[in-house]
Amino acid sequence: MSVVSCTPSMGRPRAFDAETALEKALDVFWRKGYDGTSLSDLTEAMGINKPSLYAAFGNKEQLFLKAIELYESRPCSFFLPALEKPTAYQVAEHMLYGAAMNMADQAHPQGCVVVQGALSCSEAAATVKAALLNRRVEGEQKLCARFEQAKIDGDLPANTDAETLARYLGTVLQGMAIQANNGASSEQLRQVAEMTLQAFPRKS
Amino acid sequence: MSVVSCTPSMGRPRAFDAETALEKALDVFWRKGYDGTSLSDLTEAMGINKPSLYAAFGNKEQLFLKAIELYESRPCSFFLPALEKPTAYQVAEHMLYGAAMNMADQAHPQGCVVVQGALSCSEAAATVKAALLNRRVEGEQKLCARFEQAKIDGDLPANTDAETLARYLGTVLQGMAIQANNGASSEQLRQVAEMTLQAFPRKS
DNA sequence: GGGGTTATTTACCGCTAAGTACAGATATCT
DNA sequence: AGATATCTGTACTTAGCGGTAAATAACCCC
Repeated sequence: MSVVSCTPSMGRPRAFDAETALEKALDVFWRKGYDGTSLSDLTEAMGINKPSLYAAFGNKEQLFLKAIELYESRPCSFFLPALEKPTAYQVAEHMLYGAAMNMADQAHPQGCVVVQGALSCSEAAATVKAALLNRRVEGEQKLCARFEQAKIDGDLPANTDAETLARYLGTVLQGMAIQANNGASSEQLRQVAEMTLQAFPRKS
Repeated sequence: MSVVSCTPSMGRPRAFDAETALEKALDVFWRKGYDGTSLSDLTEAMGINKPSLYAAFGNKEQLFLKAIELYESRPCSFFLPALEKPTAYQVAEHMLYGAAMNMADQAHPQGCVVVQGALSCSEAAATVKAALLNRRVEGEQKLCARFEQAKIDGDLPANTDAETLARYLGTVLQGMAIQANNGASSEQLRQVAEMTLQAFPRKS
């Protein structure tokens, strides 16, 4: 699934790669947040002019939403793949270690754009704030459903509160995003992940 | 220590209460973040005009910093008081339950302004971003020092990694701020607090 | 090569941002 | 009362915002 408009056969061809430009936009939104990013920031980083941006991506808001889609579909994304692990404990393990690795990775801005892209923001950003909030909540619901399944599978005790367990894990993951912004290293986050797993119920 | 300029004896007296106005400003910054808050938002909420704001508080940046000082000195603040508890476990307990209570309190915006006031932001907000980051890191250092003392006191095992423990707790607390923004209730956060404490080392 | 189509460039729009000059209002001090 | 000091309200400045109109350039199809 291509996140950007596909190139038509007729007319002057686009002088930039839309996917690359979107990556650049994501980087800016990630570092500065939606409110803190201006169109000048974007066009400069993307290497295009404003009319090109508007023709290719609609407007600032739609550009942001497409950048988030890209963010979540990237190969280095760790959340959804972790859900596929065979046991609840392994799901948590992969998610926490994946987050530790990813969120402090110096190859891109620290933290998580879904957490920090529009946390507290102006009314103009209400739509994107809601979109991000939705993704955070949905992620936790998927985690909850995965833990319910784990109870059926028998790799979580039957009396486990799956919702609270998912919320606990979500809390730590989101906290790790802040920690990465605070300057914590991957190794330091890995230690936090390890400690987090100590509160995790084991197969009884 | 008064956070605002003290009233002089001569000249026309101020028509508003500076402390009350600062509370209003804090509320706006808390909900909208530094970048998302305009001077119009502020003057409207504070019930004063721009020249009064500038005369009393300097500028937007200084107003923000004063609002943060007020935030941390408020009676409902839970972080510093928790450090005074007799044992490391009680420190963690009071901090986590205090956060659960406070961050989802409907009497004010959700979450924590130190976390969400300027997480990802424009270059214009670099100073306030650094100030908030500093406070988060300092809080964790105080926590770490408290846990080191606990090892001396004997209410934490001697082989405890105080730094990691403090970072783990900081991670959960900061994660709870995001959770509160996600709409989590105090009761739901309390459950997360409970689970967090299960990873906490007990007196051996 | 010409017509149709799309992208790029430059210049601009209306609006709001943060911050301030200045005149008038209201207090204290002598 | 008068002088002095401070605050308030209106109106303003400069700069940047998100977004767009219109002319020009580059491509495909016939």
